[in-house]
Amino acid sequence: MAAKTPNTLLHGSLDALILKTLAAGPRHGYAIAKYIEDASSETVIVEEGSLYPALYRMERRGWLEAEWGESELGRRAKLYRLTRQGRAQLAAETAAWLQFVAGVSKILLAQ
Amino acid sequence: MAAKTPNTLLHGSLDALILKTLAAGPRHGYAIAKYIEDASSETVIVEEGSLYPALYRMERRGWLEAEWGESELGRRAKLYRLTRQGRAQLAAETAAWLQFVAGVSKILLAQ
DNA sequence: AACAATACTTAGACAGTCTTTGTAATTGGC
DNA sequence: GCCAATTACAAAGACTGTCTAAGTATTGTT
Repeated sequence: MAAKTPNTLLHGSLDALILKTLAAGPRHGYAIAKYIEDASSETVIVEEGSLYPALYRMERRGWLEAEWGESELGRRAKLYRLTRQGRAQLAAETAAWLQFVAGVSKILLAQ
Repeated sequence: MAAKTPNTLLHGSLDALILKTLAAGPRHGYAIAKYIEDASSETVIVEEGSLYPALYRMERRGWLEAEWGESELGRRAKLYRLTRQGRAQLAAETAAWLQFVAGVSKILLAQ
């Protein structure tokens, strides 16, 4: 509902963002996307066509577990929770992300 | 020669890195890759299969211009230079990158 | 009644990186 | 003198992951 930028930058960062969002407690998909958009000041927009495939992928890899429940508004919603593996993955991806950003910064911000 | 990480994070950042590298003056492809690896302390590795397609793409888009010349070692090499459009693109991509990183940081570094 | 928002699903398009293989000349080590 | 590594480019095809688009269904708002 906000960004027009073809967010090719998101590639590879989305998983970490989802994992981090779930580190605070279980949430359903829609809420995860809203949280990321909100918390990033609408800088990072998560399209549904990116979000759900990402959730399935991560569940398949054992980083998340899902179960049907209810949203805050009382609607049917699939709640995702972080597994122990997911927590480890979050740590690894955060470290990799920070390192990568540091490396790119050295170049882009030079001079 | 260094990274084992399947750098999916590079997606979308490579163009900016190349543009920035060329902002300091013309260089040939191989030297661009080496510079990026060096200057990022081997954090960012640019595979040849990513580098050359990126250069062709950017040339096609008018951000770069190429001409055959010689490398520092006296070998045949294709020298790339930034166009005016390329300079504008660098500014735009750098701004977008900084904004994106700020947004992701707000989430990943929270608490 | 119509529309926006909530919530999920899936197919297919698309973009960009990586793997692999190839060419060719030069340099360095043993 | 020979073989491996380095320099330098090229290109096909695989792969991954995001986006577009369309659909289902319910609830809240005007």
